Amino acid sequence: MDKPTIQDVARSAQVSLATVDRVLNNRGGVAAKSVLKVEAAIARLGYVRDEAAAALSRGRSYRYVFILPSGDTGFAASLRREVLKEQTRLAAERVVLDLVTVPPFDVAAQVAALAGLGDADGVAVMATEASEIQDEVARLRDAGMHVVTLVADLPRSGRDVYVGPDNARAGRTAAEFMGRFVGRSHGRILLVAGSLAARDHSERVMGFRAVLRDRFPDLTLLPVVESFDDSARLSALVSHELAQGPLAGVYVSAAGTRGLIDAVTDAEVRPISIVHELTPACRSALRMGYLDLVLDQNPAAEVVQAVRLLRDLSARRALPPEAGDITMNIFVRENV
Amino acid sequence: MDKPTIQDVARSAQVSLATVDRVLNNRGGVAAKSVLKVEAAIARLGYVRDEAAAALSRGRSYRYVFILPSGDTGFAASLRREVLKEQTRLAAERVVLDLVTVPPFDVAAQVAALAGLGDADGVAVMATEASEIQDEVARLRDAGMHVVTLVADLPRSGRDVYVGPDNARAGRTAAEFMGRFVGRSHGRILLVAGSLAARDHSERVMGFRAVLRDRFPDLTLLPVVESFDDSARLSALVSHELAQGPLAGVYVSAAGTRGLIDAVTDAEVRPISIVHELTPACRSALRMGYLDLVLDQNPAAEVVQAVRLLRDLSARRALPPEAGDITMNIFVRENV
DNA sequence: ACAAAAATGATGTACGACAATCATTTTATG
DNA sequence: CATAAAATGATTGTCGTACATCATTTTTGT
Repeated sequence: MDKPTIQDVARSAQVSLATVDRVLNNRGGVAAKSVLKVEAAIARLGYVRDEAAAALSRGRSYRYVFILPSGDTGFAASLRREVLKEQTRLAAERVVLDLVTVPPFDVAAQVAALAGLGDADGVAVMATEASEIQDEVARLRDAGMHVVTLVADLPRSGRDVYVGPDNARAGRTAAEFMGRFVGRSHGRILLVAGSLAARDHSERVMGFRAVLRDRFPDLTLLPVVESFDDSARLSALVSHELAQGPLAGVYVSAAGTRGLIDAVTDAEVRPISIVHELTPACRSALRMGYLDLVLDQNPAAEVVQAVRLLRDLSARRALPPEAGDITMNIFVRENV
Repeated sequence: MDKPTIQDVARSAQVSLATVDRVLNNRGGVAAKSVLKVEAAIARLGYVRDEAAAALSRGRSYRYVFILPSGDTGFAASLRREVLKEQTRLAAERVVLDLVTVPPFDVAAQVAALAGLGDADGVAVMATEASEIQDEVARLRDAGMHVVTLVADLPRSGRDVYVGPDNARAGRTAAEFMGRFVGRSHGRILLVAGSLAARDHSERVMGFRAVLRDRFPDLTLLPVVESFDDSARLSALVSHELAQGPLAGVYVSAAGTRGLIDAVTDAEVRPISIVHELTPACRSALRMGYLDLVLDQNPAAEVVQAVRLLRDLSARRALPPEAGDITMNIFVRENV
């Protein structure tokens, strides 16, 4: 009972091998009734294309470009590391990953990177939500390029799919833990966003605020401030607020363990501290009790999933439902 | 700059194609210096075997057997569902998954299933930790079978690798959340295990107890009781304890949403409730506020990883470090 | 009914590794 | 040095699909 091949399909459908091939790779020029015959035979025999043989025969290799922000620290760095890891893993499978780094928030550079893709088969891009970038992505898509948005979505760009966490949900989750960890019914909560212009951050802020309002109305959310991913600035912001009075909690919707710890260590009552992205510094801070909870979006999973979806797109396969949704990992002291 | 093939390696190493093949598939009968020449050439050219071509040429398909407990509810069921999903996904890649179900806790049946594997290339087994089973696994390994333990380990069996969560860590995590959610410093905590004879459950119990003792010493852990995965029994246990006085928290180290909810709904003060495995019932219980936290070990990831490792084993590839470690997902009301 | 267009069949090559055979050369052994 | 043993080379067919070409048949439009 061997696996059926296209030969078997052709015989069973009573058409030639060439016709089966035309149907399978929809090259067109096949009568409707022949298509039906072939499809019936495929269903009847349970034929599935042998991917190994197909890949070999195509001979071609696929090149996917990852456009990621530069910066040798934190989340972007670990994303890049994961891309490099996948790169070696995929060498045996005819997939080449190219990594292009651009300065963060530099719209012109991001557009340039998108414009210079060359003959790539697809691109995964972590970009800021600027209209120039959305336009460039839309242009690429029109030209037949497959585009995956990574970490932060570009909803109006017509990208094929978004791979990343549900940021509103992340913010809501942070708020729930904040409310429960604080315990006492009253207190001031400080929310520091990376930049409110970035969609992912603003979504987190909105989610956090909504849950705090609905479920923990006695906690006072202070006006949201922005750190711009600057550790010193973050530290200053927190210190400044601590000087006004005790804080029940601090939620940093971006990376920024270091600055937070600096500001918090000499508070007489340490606020409940929740941050994003599990860096090594985060790990030890959790263990030592300087941090209470870390939401981590699992860069490895994001890269793997992005590549997987790009390959699905290249093969004109239907994308699985909820394809790009990345579940956030939650870390506390006992499970780092 | 095409990818190098064995032809290129042979030329570069100044040996014949046949010799390269002998080295690559270590068939033996090659002089040491030739091996070195070939290995040098491989390193020099950066040759990596084309998996597609190799798979096609070998022509052989791999058959892996999953031995899982029966029962049409809860965790085992979703594990089985994931196996079926993978089965269809892998049809195109020359991998066949066979699913064998055995009554839970039935040692004889599990041994029989292990003994009846036939010509399988590997097996993933979720088994109870009985010495007969460990012996049978050891015997299989001696006979050259690849064995992955799933969800619960069989440490003395010599299995190739364990795929599943760190259960002690899960218990510790549960305790941390319990302590923080309870908030008040005093209170009684009930721990219901599925069965203390099962290693995964007893590890969770130990982890939970340790963290409660060390970090939340004012919470009183009642004597551990066992539910044997029986919803009615669980409900009775909890009700009985509630009759003695209010409970600050209940941790069910097994599945068992339903029984817990039944017992808890009419308590005047609802205890903090933490359970395992995100079933649909769990989902809605979380949303409605009947449950506070769910630890989920992500059956999909477990199945995918088990298959991946079995394939690595078949291909004599080195297993990646921390290969079998599955991170537990943590769900609360706002992120289900 | 006839030409033009569309559909189909027949056939061959390529992809890269695997696997097996047989011939030949090199090395080890007494 | 002769001979056996070990190592190597040369060659060929195979896996299942993709893709291209050319001949032939069927359908369509007028």
